[in-house]
Amino acid sequence: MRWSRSLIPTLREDPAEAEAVSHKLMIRAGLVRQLAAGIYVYLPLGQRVLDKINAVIREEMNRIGGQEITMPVLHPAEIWQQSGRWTAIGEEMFRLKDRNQRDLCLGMTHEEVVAWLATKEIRSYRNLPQIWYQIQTKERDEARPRSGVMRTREFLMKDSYTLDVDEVGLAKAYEAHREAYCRIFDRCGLRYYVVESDPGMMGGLGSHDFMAPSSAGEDEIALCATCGYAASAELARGVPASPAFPDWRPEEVPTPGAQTIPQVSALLKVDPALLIKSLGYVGADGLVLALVRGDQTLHEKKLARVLGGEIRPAHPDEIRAQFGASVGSIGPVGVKVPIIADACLREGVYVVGANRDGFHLKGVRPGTDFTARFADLHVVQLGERCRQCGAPVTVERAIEVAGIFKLGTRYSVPLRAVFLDETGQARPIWMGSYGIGPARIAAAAVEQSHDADGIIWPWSIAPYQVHVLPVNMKDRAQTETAERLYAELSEAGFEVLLDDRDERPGVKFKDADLIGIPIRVTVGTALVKDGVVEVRARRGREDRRVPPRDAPVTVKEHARELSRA
RNA sequence: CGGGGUGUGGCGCAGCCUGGUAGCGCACCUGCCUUGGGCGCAGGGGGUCGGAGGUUCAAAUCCUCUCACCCCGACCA
Repeated sequence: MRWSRSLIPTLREDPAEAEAVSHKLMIRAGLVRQLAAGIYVYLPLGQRVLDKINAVIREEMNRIGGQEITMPVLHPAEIWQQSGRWTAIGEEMFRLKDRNQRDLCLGMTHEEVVAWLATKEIRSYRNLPQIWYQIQTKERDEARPRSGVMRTREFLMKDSYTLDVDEVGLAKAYEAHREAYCRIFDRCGLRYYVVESDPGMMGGLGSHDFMAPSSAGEDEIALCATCGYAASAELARGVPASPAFPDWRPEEVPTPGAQTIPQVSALLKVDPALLIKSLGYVGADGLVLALVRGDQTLHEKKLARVLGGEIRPAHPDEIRAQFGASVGSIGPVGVKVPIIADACLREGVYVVGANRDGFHLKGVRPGTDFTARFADLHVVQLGERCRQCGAPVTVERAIEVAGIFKLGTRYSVPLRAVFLDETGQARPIWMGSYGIGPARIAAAAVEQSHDADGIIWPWSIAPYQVHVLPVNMKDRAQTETAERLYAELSEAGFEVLLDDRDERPGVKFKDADLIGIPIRVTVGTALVKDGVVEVRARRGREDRRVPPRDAPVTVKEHARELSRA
């Protein structure tokens, strides 16, 4: 492609609205433009990156027997009503009515459509297993789109669905996807972890997320370098180190005005790890008291899982009515509500709220001075010990680039997607669903592979592979050589971008670094003076000076190295 | 949904506090010049200051409402 005829609108400055590196670079390099919050246009370069990623995905999906289909974006309400998600999902779903006032929605995902298709077309165990996939737009009315292309309201997803006769079949399909996904991310040049994740409302048989580490990520994951344990923060468990417990005897101490852990800690000159944070939550069965150590944070999802169902923080007036004290002064001693305590509180002696404003109780022993149900409630922090092997865990931010879920019969039962088994009996199909976000792969790749000057595309997903850059368009020798190289390299099968703009060299070099094509061939004064062109990798930037006729061979050598990496 | 912030030419910003009729850099157009890391000189085009209402002789500037976008949090099959 010739730059002069392309839409590659690079920007000299960072866009004001961008925060994340990938967001800034994807806009500056002319990959995308924002139409509205969380709604993006993919420009030619961005589209090529998506195409590359999708090609890798298709190959790996086809390799495990996936069959590509395309399902609609527009769905009738009925199938969502049958699965129960029409009401279970709130404002995140775009809903609309047609001219006859029929309810429709825009697909956030396609389990319902797959189950519907299965009811129509799957009759017998002989028709199973099946793997169906599509690369299709998803629409979700995200509460807060952010970080450029990372979290948008309209986005492309490769979603596949497996249909099996039983749980064993599902397990195989699930494993095949896990492996295919690893190959996809390996090929796309991403660093990633496969972590246990919370299946949420998706279905309860298990799920994993594929997380690409990046400071711009929205999620935290806990990792153990020693044994390989990896889990999303909402599931991850760690064992915090115990503080040295003093030889306290029970006493009530005045803590006037101290409402928070730092305040009480400072006032009493006591390590926060020796305080217990008492938090009132309201679940399905009413008010409960959740306890975590003062230096830790409650993970609401963990508490919700323990209690089963939705929870919310108690209002201050609910707290006062129940405990007779304000939020900052409540504690577990002598209260009538159920108490759930973080597992690390089983041992030790602590300071807790006295259920009396302005006072705390020192020397309180869980199990002796109050009884509680113990469970893992706290957010894993750096430095805790791995539950499996005892080594210290690290906590990293990461971008969720894919998720895989064992759905079981969650959708096939309500939508009556059944098959007849060998004995002629009707049984529900076992389903799995598996999603990948191509745009998130692109953003994660930029996050993980860039420098101060711009993007450094991995070979496999670069919008072009070779960038031919004639320095001076007024020099006939340079332009002719560049044209010839452009033709030869294209002929050799490379995807080549020729910067044939009549721009200053500085502009061209800056743009080349910005858009990050893996190999650059510079045709400049070195050609005139020494009869050579320079071939260099975007990463590394060492020039190999070769005569023009040898350039294709040198490019091939570079390409071999880059495609291996 | 709660909190914070920003809307001024295509992009990035100043001006607003203290009202007086809009400015800078980049980009763009023309000419000359220049050609290995975002040149130089000269000339030029382009803005109902997000929108509506109000105060005032006069509003980008003050007041009210509203919309959009960004950030933090909540939420996220």
